[in-house]
Amino acid sequence: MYRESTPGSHPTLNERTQHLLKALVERYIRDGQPVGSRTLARDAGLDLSPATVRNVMADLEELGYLHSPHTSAGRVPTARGYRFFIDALLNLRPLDDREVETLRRRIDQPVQSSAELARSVSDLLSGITRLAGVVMLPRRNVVTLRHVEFLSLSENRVLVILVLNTQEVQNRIIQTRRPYGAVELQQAAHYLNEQFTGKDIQQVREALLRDLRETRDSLDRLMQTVVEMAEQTFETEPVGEDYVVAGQTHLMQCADLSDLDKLRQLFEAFNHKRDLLHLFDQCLHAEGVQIFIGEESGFEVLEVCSVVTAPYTVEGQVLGVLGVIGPTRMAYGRVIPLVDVTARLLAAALNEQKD
Amino acid sequence: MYRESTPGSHPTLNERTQHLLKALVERYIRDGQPVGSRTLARDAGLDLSPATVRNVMADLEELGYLHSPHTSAGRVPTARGYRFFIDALLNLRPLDDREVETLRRRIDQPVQSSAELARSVSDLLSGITRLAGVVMLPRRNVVTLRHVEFLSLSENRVLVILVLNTQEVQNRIIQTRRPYGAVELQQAAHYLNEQFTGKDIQQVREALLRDLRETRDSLDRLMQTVVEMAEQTFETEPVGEDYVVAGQTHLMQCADLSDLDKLRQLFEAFNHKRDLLHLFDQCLHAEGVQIFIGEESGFEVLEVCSVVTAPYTVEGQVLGVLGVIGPTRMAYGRVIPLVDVTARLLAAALNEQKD
DNA sequence: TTTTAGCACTCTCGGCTTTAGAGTGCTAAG
DNA sequence: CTTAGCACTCTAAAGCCGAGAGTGCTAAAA
Repeated sequence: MYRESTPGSHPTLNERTQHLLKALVERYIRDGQPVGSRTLARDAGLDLSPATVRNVMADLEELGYLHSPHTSAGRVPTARGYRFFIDALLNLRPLDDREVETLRRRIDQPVQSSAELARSVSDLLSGITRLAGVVMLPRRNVVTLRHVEFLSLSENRVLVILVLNTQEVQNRIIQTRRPYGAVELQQAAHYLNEQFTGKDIQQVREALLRDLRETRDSLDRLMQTVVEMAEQTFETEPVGEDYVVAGQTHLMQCADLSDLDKLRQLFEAFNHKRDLLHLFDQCLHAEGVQIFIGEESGFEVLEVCSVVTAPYTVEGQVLGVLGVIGPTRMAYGRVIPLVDVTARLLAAALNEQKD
Repeated sequence: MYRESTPGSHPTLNERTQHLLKALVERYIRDGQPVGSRTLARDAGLDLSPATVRNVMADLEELGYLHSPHTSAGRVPTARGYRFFIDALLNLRPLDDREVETLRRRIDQPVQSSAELARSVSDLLSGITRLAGVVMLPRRNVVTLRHVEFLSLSENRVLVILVLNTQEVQNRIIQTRRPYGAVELQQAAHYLNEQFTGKDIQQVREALLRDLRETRDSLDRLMQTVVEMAEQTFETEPVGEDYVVAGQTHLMQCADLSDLDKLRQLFEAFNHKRDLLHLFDQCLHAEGVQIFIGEESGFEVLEVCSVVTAPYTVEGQVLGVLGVIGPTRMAYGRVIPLVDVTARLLAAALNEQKD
């Protein structure tokens, strides 16, 4: 579930080497200092001398799992080192029932919109991890029309209110060719509601436009209104892709990200969204938790960051992705189960909301 | 219009002293280095020797307009110095027609909601000034009910859609005591629309609750529905106070704000909103552009920042405030007219939207 | 063959000193 | 009142030094 298949297989490391690597990564995650042989020898509890440990570390460096900032500074895991650690060595600390319950309560609180829910959940993620929390807004490939309403604003402008799925409300203003009266609009809305409530919005669109547009001239006034409204109402994909980020400021506290310029670029990436959306799209179709370590994400700005994500699904349909973004040196053992459980709880909450 | 009455009057400075102060502030704003007597003497074009300038500078320091970072480092304006500069010395560079036209085009673009408009305008402000742009969302003390719609979601949950003023759409979910059928809800909405469209929402609330609640038992089924819906629908002030910030990342580029920790606190203040809202509230009732320099704002986090704001009004009613936040050392002569004009243009855009 | 002790070596970091340069304040002369 | 001159102050950058941490290598021990 938590595992991700490793890209590029790893040579087999013997038991002891793995144990030392594990101890080193854990130690480094704990206090952020390069780990030296003496420290590691003590830490690992294997009753080895520093000299022996040094030999092992040299091997691990050779293999690309570790890196020395400089000659006399102990070692630090590379992205590859973290990857092996996560795939093969990591002890996950699953949340206990009490924690899950706390989470559930926070997520189950009544909200007005999925956007509000997303914000609240990303706040939650960032608050607990002290990293940046991200929640991609639910998007469904099947969007069901629940209700539509037209309201004349002025001469040629009509306010359209769409209720989609179960409680997603959208409104847009459309320009019409001619002014419409309140009664006309009501009738048109009524017609659409009668005919299409509960139908997939794509189908509605096709049905209306394909069948009716060509015969427009022969239609009665009501149907002409319906068609003009519908044309614009269902014109564009009504649910845009988007996400919310919370707790960016936490990233300013991590010593690992102290480079102001890098940090600025990272924040700008959060705002531009394009790149990150691309990344999250990749996670949509993954099963369970997905982790990108540093360079693995393929984005320059995320060089020193890791991204931990999980998709959330309702009835087998993937609605979106959530996760956290933080420095590569993060407490994976804690973060991974949290992201995993949060995704499940969010799914559950959305499921409940459904009915 | 641009002026703000000075808190704490200033002793009169003679012409030459003022001229030197002006030159110094302008120079400092230009290149951010403390200005020395030699530089200033050359800069001011007064044909004075550095020694003379030094004497003047010593006086200005005495009076609290300037400050020396240390013995041999030239001088820097204090908040008080900036204040006098802005109130009495500043040359405003009004936008030329071409610039205004560009702005107008950006602001007049069609939008779906006032929130979108606010975002777009704060983007605009931050983009031009390369500072953080802020737009407080329109809020009216008179909120007119335009249309209301009820939609049954499930057993005891009803989706309420409110169209307020001209095109502000709000939706909320309310819990009801008993399940309601679609027809009942339609009738209730119909009744409310018939009776109260165009009325102030406060009045609607009072009218419904005061007059009807007590006589509830004697009401027919329709009116009972109406009352239960209305009770919750109009329960809370439906328009919350809020603002949007854009271009925070620009602040990470100003050399003046290079302290990571200060910057973090500033960003957190943006998120918490409480404090800044308080500040903006003060600007709501001011006429024209208002400027807070450093400590003047009364917020620790804004110590090294200035805030330039202007309220925007439609038909004499103040709807909100917009402005920019940046380091104390900003190009006031450019920023102030921009904020001023932007506020007017936004007001104009909202005015147009009205009909 | 593997592990370990010993040792010389390397590199960083903090503190210290030095130096150049910028800018000041004061004084006395114009 | 203005200005030239000068001694003085302070910073910032550069260089130097020593302590400390950690390494790699070698040779001995297990």
